Amino acid sequence: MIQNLTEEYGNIFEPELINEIVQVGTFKEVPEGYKLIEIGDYLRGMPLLISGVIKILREDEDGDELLLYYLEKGDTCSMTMACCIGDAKSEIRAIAETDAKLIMVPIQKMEEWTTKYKSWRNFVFNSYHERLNELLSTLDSVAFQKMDERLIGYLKEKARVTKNDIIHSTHQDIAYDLHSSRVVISRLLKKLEEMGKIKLHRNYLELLDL
Amino acid sequence: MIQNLTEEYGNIFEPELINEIVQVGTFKEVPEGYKLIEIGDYLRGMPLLISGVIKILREDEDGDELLLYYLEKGDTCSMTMACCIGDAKSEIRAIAETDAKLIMVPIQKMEEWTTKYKSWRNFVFNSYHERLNELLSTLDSVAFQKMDERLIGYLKEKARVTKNDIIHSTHQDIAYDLHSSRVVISRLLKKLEEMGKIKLHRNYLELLDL
DNA sequence: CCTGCGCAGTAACAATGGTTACAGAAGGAT
DNA sequence: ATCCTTCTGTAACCATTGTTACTGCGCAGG
Repeated sequence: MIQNLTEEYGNIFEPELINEIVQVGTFKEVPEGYKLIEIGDYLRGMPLLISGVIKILREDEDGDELLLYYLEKGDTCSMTMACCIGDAKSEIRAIAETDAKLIMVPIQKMEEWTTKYKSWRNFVFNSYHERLNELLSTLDSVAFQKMDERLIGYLKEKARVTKNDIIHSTHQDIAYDLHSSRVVISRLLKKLEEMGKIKLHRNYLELLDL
Repeated sequence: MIQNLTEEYGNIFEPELINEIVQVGTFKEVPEGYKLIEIGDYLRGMPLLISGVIKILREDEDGDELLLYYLEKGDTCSMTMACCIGDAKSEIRAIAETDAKLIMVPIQKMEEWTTKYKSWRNFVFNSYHERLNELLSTLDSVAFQKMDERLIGYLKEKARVTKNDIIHSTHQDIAYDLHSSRVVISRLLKKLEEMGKIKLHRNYLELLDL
């Protein structure tokens, strides 16, 4: 844990802070597809991502869901706190998009560390900035774009975070993330294939020229 | 300015911080409909709202817009900072929904004060929490609700912040805020009137039983 | 008083996306 | 091989929302 932390965060956190994190943090290694944060764990921690990609989803009371954004290494998710403080009528889910390593930090340390460590303060502020901006992009795409544009954006972003132009998702998976339906996604993907932008296969697809 | 500040913020900020704010802040009194934040002003300040209501809108490159949320007294908008730091392909607009009083604080003080004053730190963190939650609600409504539900939510929220069941908006105004079209809004409002939930008039409408 | 403009009502139509239903292909398990 | 499940393709249809076009009303300014 210590070497992982130092590698990823050594240049931004003071050594004493690194030490404190090692004291109270829990190291977790999670496989792809792992549902990271249970409602129970929720209030207890703030994740510091060491490697891999975590996707953060919004879920409403009917089980409808929508991809908010991906967390990559070096990211944290201040939102996990923001949400549980607010009303709990709808929820956030976090799922490992790839195998991932992370450290959970108990939320009680937040206030202490923001007082004590400038680097932590900046880190948390930056995290908020980034999450806000990502939320705004997501909102833009839902509010202003049509499904075909959203789909293209989704495929590009997914290829970017996984560093792979082969996307291992079924049409149904994509439909869930975009809060659409399987038939609609199949229809649009077919069009993209006809335009030569992608190549479809069973259980995965290839980006060619997006 | 000092008495306004003390009334609204005296119980949460230390006296020394209040003093500092008085030194560097600019007091502004703006009328309803005033476009608060120009792109030029943008980077320079963070608003502390003393009284009144400010609405915050998202705008994309084509001029489409969408109401994000309202700021009320005691609120600030950490997002104004978050946005200008990010890519500027789309923008935030802020318009006075009612007459409002506020203090603009230069953004350069942010870092200094977050180090120096615990109350300021907490204030800014709380603001982030609130904005994140409001953004999530907005996203929920855009992603998961149909236009009729969104319209009802909009009318209720607007009545709440203005403390008035008479809403002085044209159908076109409402359409802009919800990123819809005038005809669609007229249609839905008519239905609400037929259901006895509202009463329509020229240039304004009355909430009866929403 | 008349005129013009902004606002609201309405109809007809288009486009987008969601739903249902069914068929067939791929691949794994036995 | 056979069976079964999952995934994909496709058609037909529906609901919601957006668009265009035209009407008439009310109010302000000349």
